[in-house]
Amino acid sequence: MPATKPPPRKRDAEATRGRILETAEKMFVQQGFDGTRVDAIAEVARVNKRMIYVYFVNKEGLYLEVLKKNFAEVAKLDHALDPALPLDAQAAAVIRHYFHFLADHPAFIRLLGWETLNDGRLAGRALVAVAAAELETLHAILRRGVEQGIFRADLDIPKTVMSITALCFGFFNRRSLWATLWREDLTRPEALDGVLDHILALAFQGIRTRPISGDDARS
Amino acid sequence: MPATKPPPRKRDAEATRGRILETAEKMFVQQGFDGTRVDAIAEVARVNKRMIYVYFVNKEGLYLEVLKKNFAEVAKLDHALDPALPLDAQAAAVIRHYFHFLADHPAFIRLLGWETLNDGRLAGRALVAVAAAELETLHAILRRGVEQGIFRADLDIPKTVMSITALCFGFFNRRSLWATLWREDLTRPEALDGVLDHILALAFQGIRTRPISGDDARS
Amino acid sequence: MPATKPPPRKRDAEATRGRILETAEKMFVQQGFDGTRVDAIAEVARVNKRMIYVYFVNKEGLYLEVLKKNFAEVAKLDHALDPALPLDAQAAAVIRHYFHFLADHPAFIRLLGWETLNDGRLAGRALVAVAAAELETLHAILRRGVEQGIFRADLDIPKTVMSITALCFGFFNRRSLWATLWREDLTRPEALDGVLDHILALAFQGIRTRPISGDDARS
Amino acid sequence: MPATKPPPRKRDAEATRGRILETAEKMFVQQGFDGTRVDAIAEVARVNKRMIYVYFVNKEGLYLEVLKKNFAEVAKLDHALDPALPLDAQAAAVIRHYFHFLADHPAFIRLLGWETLNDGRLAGRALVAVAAAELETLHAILRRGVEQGIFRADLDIPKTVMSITALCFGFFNRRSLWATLWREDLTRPEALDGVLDHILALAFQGIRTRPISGDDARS
DNA sequence: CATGAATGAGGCTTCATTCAT
DNA sequence: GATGAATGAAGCCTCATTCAT
Repeated sequence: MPATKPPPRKRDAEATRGRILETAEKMFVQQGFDGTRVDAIAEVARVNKRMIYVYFVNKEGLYLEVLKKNFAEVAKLDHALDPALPLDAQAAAVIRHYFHFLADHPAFIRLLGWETLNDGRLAGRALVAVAAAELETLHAILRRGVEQGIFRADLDIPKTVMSITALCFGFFNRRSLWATLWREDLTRPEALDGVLDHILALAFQGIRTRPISGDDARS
Repeated sequence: MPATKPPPRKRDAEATRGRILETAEKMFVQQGFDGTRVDAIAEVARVNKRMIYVYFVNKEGLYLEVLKKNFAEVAKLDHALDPALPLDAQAAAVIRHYFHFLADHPAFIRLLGWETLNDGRLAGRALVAVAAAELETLHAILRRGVEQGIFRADLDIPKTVMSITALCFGFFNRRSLWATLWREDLTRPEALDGVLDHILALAFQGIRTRPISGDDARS
Repeated sequence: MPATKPPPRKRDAEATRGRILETAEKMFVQQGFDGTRVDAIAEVARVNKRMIYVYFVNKEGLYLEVLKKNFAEVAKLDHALDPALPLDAQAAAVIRHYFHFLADHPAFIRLLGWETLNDGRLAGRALVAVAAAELETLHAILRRGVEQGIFRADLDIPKTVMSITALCFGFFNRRSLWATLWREDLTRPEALDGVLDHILALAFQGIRTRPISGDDARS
Repeated sequence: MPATKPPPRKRDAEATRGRILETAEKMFVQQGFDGTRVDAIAEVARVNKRMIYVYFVNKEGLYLEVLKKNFAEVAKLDHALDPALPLDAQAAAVIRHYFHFLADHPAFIRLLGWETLNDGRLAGRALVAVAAAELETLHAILRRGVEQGIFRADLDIPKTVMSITALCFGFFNRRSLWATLWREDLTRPEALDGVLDHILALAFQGIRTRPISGDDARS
């Protein structure tokens, strides 16, 4: 019986590629494109440096792959809505869903941050696309809500969508800073729920006491 | 009256230092610490590279100086309030003031962005200090407003302050992106006013139609 | 038997490392640490600069490696003695051996020189260790020789050991200078023998006419 | 009476020059030519850097000046001898004088050390001249001593002179090292005397017991 | 598929020196 | 005579990338 070489484990290629991508993600997310060393990725991934070039052409290619993978997640962000619900409840559901998505995708948040500061140097048009896609659903809901008189008639819908994302990002972007400031562990689910509730309340009612209303502070 | 040229500014230590700092600010703001080349700063500032080290010790020293200068601006952000006004008007004034401050200090916004992503690698504690200082005044106003029944009794004040900053940063951080998306020139004063109004309306009343409404959308 | 070329030494890590080390030794020995340029080493060794850092971390690491290699030679300086010989003959043998060691290790001599002038800036404690080790054997021989009445009773043994090294170093340190002064080629073996004989005679009998003398140690 | 400017203190020039020279000496002595920074000299001397170039042309010029000053001291090393004394006593006196000279001129010793290692890169021929001059007197004494039968007939006089210098330098070159090794403070005058006595004894009698001996040269 | 060795361009920093006042 | 500002060359080191096995 001839010495049979062990089955070439065709998984290896995939595995190596995967380890590179995973490691690269961690590092790009943490330190950005300019702050990340190709050598460091190879070392941490316990992979020969050459492999990076084999699988991803170059540093930029690898980064783009990381970006693509993460940006693709947003596309999957599909809000399963119950059309039977009133529109404000639907809007709330979308926001909740979005908030949880961000909570579950810290890498995405940071990559978006780097790309934003770099003016989409590498992501290019994808940046805009992501922004456009993020809360598309909310758009429609808000529009219909205004029509139905549930939401303010003077609502600027695009700006409102922007502000919803702002409220969420504002928390996640500086989460550890708020944690320091408030001396609170902001990774706990209850803490997250607290923030989400706060955002929803703010978005829906604003800060002012509800029942009585005269003129508002804008002027 | 003869045209006197300004005194040749002796042998121009100040001017050189200034040119370096100014150029460095532009570049650090634009490309971050890791993305900026010392040589490039020297070249753009039309200054001998050596001078950077004479005046700022090293790249980090220069960056820190830029940071210090910009962070110091926030400290000056003193909200001159009219205590005679109702508290909601005072709150609105603070927010307006803050918004205009950010509009006038795009460098600060971006530096804060870089530092946030870098976990305060270079700014260190200053990051937290800035965050703590930013809207200190608003804190007090909100507290008293709640006591007076002007603001919601269930308001989480720190979170609310966070959200106010979030709304402002959310716009400025991605201003050019929104401009693209909305096909609007967001550098025009009127555009800025529009955004500010939107933010105030959202912060004060939320999105929902005001008069009628029992339960809110949280559930 | 066919002429087999030596295996192409794979992709020559060893060879490159060796060339660097060899070249570095030559240059450090010749010009000292401060006087040697890393770029010059790379160029002379016909090696990419980067390789120096791969193999030796940095300039200091490379220097230290050179030092280690040379200082290690002294440790190997093991005086194979014939205990049957009278102690003065043994002492002479040790000195001769030491002298030849120095003659064979000019790099060691110069490195020791640089380090001495630099107060062991880089060698650190190794300097002392080397000095302590150099003529340890002689120590014991001298002590026993004094006990046996072969050597002067008032001999200060540590100082004597120092002086033996001094006599040798005094020659080698300035060999080329003496050569100039005496118009003599001091690299010739016979010249070296002459110096060694002179040192032994001086060390054993001093310069003065010996009123009565037995045999001396030169043989 | 017109305002008379204060007398131009024509000493200042001299003083500045002197401070530079003094500081430069300290630093060149300590760290060698390559290890010394012009800026450091200027700073330590509290002198404007420019002055160095005014007074000494350049770094090398300054170093050469330091060298000249120190080498000139050796020339002054004039051994006042009492021709009435026996030649061995005269020789001992010269050695003693030389030893003390070295003890009093540590800068000279180190400069000689640097220059030796640098193969007289900067001192050039002066190195040889110094060596030739150092113990010229001893030369003559030894020669006559041999003629008179006081010193060994087979004495190689140049080598002997070399060895005398070697014995002295061997101590001073590594003085602090011996101090460490022997756990002794070798700056104390008595310690120096001890070393000198040792050297004289070694030089005159060698290490071996003197079968029969007259008086020795120490006194 | 995988490896370790090698590369050249360019990064930050510092040197000795000169210029303008 | 003295100063502080400025310079260009060069120093040490690191980057992303490719070559040879």
